Amino acid sequence: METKTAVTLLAALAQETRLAIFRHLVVLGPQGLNACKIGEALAIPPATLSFHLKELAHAGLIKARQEGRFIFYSARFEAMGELLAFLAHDCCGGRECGLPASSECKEGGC
Amino acid sequence: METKTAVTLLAALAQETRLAIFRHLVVLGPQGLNACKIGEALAIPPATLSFHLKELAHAGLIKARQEGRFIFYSARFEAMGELLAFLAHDCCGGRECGLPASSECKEGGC
DNA sequence: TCCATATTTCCAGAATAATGGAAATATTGT
DNA sequence: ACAATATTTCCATTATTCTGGAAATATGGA
Repeated sequence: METKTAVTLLAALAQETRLAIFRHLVVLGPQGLNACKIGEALAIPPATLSFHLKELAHAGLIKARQEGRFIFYSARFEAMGELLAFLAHDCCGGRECGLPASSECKEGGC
Repeated sequence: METKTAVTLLAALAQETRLAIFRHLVVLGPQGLNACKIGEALAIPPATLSFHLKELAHAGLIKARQEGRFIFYSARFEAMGELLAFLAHDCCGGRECGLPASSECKEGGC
């Protein structure tokens, strides 16, 4: 993963409203939830919600799928996983460090 | 971990210069590196470096230790680990999702 | 003490991000 | 086509963050 990509993902999550949205979607799994309901659940006004959903989607952390008149948003676990792997990469210079092993770490012998 | 804490950690990492500093320190392990050398290695002017080091330290991602006239900074792997666990927590609502298992996940049966 | 170097603080300008009301644009059911 | 509801865009205001020069402050060595 490029450093710039990582910064984009981290910046997308480094905001209280967006982190709340993302975590709400993470728990719901692949089915997700439509924008309106997300706004209701977290008490976010439409314009603000739209802004943050776009940010998350642009970062690739969530994806949208049209379903009738609704747009369902769901978490993209791939992006999440790649970010975790990136953050744990080369942790402690290869020594034991107590971090949850990332996929890269496992193979490298972290 | 509190959501606010997570936002603080994520915000600290969601900046190109700081992410570079942190990753530089992560590879070096517990010994770390003094501020001056960090600035040289990454070509960051003193004032800017100081600003970012303070941000990272305030978030708890790095720690400082005085050694003679130098101040050595090193990564705090505990904080990193907690953040990873927080992000992976409740991933996919407990279903298999391909995320590197966090410590919480392992016990809960993710 | 005086010097050299490390590090931080001060400060102000520049850049970027967040907010939400109002209006515009979908989309489906009737 | 019309009504009802979902969602986005427009836009201006406000808030926050980033940057780095210059000066101040620390620390140890000569």
